[in-house]
Amino acid sequence: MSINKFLIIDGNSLIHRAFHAIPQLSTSDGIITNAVYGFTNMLFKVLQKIEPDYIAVAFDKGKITFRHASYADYKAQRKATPPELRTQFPLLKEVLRHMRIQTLELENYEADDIIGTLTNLAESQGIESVVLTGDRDALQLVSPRVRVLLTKKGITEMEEYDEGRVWDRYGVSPTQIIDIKGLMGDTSDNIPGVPGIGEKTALKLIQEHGTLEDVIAGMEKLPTRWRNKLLEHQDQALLSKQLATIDRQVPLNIAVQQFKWQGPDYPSLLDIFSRLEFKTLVHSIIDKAGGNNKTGALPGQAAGSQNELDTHNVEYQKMSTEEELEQIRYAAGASGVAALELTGTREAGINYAALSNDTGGTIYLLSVREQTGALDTIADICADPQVKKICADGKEALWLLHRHNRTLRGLGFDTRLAAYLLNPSQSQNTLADLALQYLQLVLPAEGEAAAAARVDVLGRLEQMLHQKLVDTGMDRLYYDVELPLVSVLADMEMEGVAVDPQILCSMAEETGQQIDSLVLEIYRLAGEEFNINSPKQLGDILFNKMGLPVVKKTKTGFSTDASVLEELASSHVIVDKILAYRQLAKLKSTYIDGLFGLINPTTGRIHTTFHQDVTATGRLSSSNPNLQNIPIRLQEGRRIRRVFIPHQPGNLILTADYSQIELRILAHMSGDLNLISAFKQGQDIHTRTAAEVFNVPMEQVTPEMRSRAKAVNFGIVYGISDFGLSRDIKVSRAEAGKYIRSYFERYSGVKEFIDRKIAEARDKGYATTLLNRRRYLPDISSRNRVTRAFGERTAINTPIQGSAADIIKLAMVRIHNELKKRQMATKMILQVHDELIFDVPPEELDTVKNMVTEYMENALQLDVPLVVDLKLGPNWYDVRKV
DNA sequence: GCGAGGCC
DNA sequence: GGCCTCGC
Repeated sequence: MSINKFLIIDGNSLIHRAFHAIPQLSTSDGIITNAVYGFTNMLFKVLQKIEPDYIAVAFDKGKITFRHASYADYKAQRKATPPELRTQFPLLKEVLRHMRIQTLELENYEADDIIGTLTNLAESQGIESVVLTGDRDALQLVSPRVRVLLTKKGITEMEEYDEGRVWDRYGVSPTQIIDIKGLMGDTSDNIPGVPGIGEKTALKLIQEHGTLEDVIAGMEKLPTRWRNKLLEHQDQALLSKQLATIDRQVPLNIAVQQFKWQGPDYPSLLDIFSRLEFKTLVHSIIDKAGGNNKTGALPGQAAGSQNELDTHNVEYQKMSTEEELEQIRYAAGASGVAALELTGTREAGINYAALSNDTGGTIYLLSVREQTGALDTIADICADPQVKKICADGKEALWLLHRHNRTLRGLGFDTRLAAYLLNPSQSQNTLADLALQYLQLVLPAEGEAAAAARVDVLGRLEQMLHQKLVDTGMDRLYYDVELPLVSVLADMEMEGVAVDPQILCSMAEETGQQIDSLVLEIYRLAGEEFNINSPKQLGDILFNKMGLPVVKKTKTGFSTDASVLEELASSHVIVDKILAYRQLAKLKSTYIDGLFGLINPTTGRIHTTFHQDVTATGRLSSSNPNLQNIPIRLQEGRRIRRVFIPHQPGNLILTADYSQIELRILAHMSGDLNLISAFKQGQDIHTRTAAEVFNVPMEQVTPEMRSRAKAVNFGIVYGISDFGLSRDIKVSRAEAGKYIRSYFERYSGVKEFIDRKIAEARDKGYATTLLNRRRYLPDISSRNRVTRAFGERTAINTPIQGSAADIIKLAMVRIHNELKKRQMATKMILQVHDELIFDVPPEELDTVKNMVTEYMENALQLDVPLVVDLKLGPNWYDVRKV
């Protein structure tokens, strides 16, 4: 017989997660239901995964708990629960009542403590507990009989912690988690800990000594810097530990048996789900329970099969014989379309492939690992441009196929990208998220059933999202730009960028030595050793110990950012050393060590990931590593560019960047005659602006004037404020205001453009770009002045920044096509917002220079010319204008 | 999660 | 204005 399982849920933690994970959802008469909906879906998901025998949901009760008795400031920084969430608590409790799930709350205690007590109770009776929460503190409860399920980003994913997982993640036992917290504190709960000791030190001390008490007892032997801090704050540390400790002896006077789960009360559950307009949940109950399931058992459970109440499960046909594989090929060819889902990893390759040629039609499933011929079948369909593929993530499919040396042609729809265009501010566009958002369906987590369900959802989403793209006027942008860009980016990622590891190593050594000597010098000047990387410790040294004047504060303490340090540079020699240290530390950790660690051992190159659905404006982003922020401004950092080299000896690095693309777009969109004439005449735009703003002939513009005008130009593009400009060019706000007024006098078309864009965004609720890309701006109608001002700046910046993104994306697609068509060896390897970077064999150089210039400059016809500057060299550092 | 700092 | 990474 299997061991009984007790599912214990942290109601507060989970409802908060759900509230933030699901942006907006309400009934037709305006009752907000997003958190309840998210919670219910999470609950169903876990019910399926765990199949518990007992269930309880614990809630906090009251604002004051026993912890406040010993520490009045406990959780003092917590924000009040927003009203839109507060109203959902009663609704949730009602849902739980109809689910016949017991809830628990107790005056003076937090949900955590109730949970801890329940796990104790369960343990004493040999019952296994599973705690579901979003709060890492619960990890202290983990034991052989207690597992913790932590919610991850979104609501569809969770991470399970048993003892081994806690050790792997933290290097300590579950009970030691509270000792760690005693030392380092927790800002979110306002638990102080020991000032100057962070997670690193705390982990080290606890790993070496065992408990906080042991650390304090053995204090004498510790290095001075820690001993002093501990000595001073030992009481606070012990108190912090006490605060962080979950009370597992709450006087509850209950028995586990009270929480025995009998399954939901379907009729009343049906009733509340329809009241809350959870349509698919209603349907799934009617479908699966048949409406006459009065026993309360979950559908199918009595027969011993899986509980299918929550998840979207579909029929599918597993194909294994040669005839069946042939049938799949035939069906794909005949229909010319395939919703396609590949599961697996980039490392191990494809595991399952599922596809369907007709929404709602047969779903075929292939096990690529088990079946000979399956991979060829699926890869041939993928390679056939005549079969339009519908994918959840086309670029990932390309990577999976790449692992088998195959490819995908004819990507006809990518749900991730469609959802991104429909709302680029939405952070999650996985198929699971979209299924929930657009179809109110929960997808199974893994396995064959998941692949099949995903294919079913793909087809339905394609129809729905396609229509929305047409309705919003973004179908051209989608089909002509974003979708073709998928394989362009995949090619760039796969091609990678070659680096010279030798140069990287020698830079590591050199920089390391410079850092070491700066560190010694800083310690000497400070009179003690401390962690310079910790703004908290640094602030303590500079402002408390050394008494430097406080310039600026952050939410958590003294500000020590570069602008502050530059202001303090004259006060003490240590400040310059710290600035130099910061610069080198950044260089080494991010750009030298960081890049080194990301060299692919197989290819010897660096393969970044380009994200096509991240930014709110339409730009791309890059990560692992971010190759869009390689230093250039300062000489010391710029040298890192020497490590980026061509793919073959003799090849060259060619960079092509748009000159002033954002200001040119501003000229075009605003129609400002002054600005247009400057670009038409090919003038230096900042000099011209200076001449206008300072009312002097262009020949009399000084470097100082030009640099201020340049800041004004930047400011305009960002949606200027006198405050922002005064900070950037270090003049008074009044002075900055004068520049802005004078600018608007000379460039009245720009002023009109700004006013027009703000009005338009307020009117429609969104801003648009030249290719009709859309970004919703709810902030622009806020009653809060600061929030609204932010919305207004966004309304100006988004059309400009986003149109620049439109243009370079168009150019990328065309250049890539042309390179392929002509079967050239030149590779486009990077994009840095207004710049494209190529690896070029010398014999193709002339062709490529012309082609790139041509396509970039003519990507879109504007009222001003688009101008591209080309640079060429043996690496990314030594490029010179051509 | 925050502060800091790199890019366009 | 828009990002990503590092270290705390």
